[in-house]
Amino acid sequence: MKRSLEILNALANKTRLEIIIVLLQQDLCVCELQEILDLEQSRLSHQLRILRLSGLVETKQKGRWIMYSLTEEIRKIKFINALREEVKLGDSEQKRLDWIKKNRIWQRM
Amino acid sequence: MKRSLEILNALANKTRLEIIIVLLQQDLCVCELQEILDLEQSRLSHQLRILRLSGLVETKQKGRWIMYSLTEEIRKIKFINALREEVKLGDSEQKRLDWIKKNRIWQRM
DNA sequence: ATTATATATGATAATATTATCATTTAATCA
DNA sequence: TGATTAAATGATAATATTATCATATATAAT
Repeated sequence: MKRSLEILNALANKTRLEIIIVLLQQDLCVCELQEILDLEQSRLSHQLRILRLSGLVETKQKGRWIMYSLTEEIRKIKFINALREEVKLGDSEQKRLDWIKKNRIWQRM
Repeated sequence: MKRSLEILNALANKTRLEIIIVLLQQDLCVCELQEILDLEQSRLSHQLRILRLSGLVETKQKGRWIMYSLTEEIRKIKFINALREEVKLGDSEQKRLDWIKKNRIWQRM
């Protein structure tokens, strides 16, 4: 119950939920998230911090980028996977994500 | 996304999450919820109001009791059902709920 | 009719969350 | 080295949530 509540709290915010939904589809660096979700850098960074401290996401440094991905713990949770089917990004967010999925040529991973 | 966020916000609170978990097992009136979750009446009532206004629960008057149950919309949502498996009540809460399940003789429903 | 029980609401104080702006750190590139 | 890009942090103001106490309403029992 305690852990589930922490996770629900982490998800109960538009910015953070969108981050999680995006990361369910693909690992991304901060500046890509920033483009996709059209957010101010420091706002995004603060929310990523909350997700990191709550154990929903983890980071790996690749050159000058920080790649964000979901933690193993979170990937295993059933209701997170249910979200994948039930929660959709806005059209423009999904479009920008798709663009990055297809056109990212440089290797950040 | 908007609706999912409303639902997540409604769930992201200890009292409210416990209410939902309890109601997944059984419809109950306010005073039963109060006993099971050991909450002050007005606090419980305020949180029930939030759940009602967010469309997670609905009420039916039975004599002087108000029976609370989950809405159809909510019962259908996959990640709500995933919660059923993943989120457990505390021992004493579950014990008191079990007691009521077995020993409630009067008909409130 | 009065009382008791069940529930809801209003007001307010305490607390927590979020957004924003400025600054900082660290890595890479020219 | 100095400039640039990527990301994180700190401080603070704005906003939202929660708990609490008092009061109100409605049904039923005596």
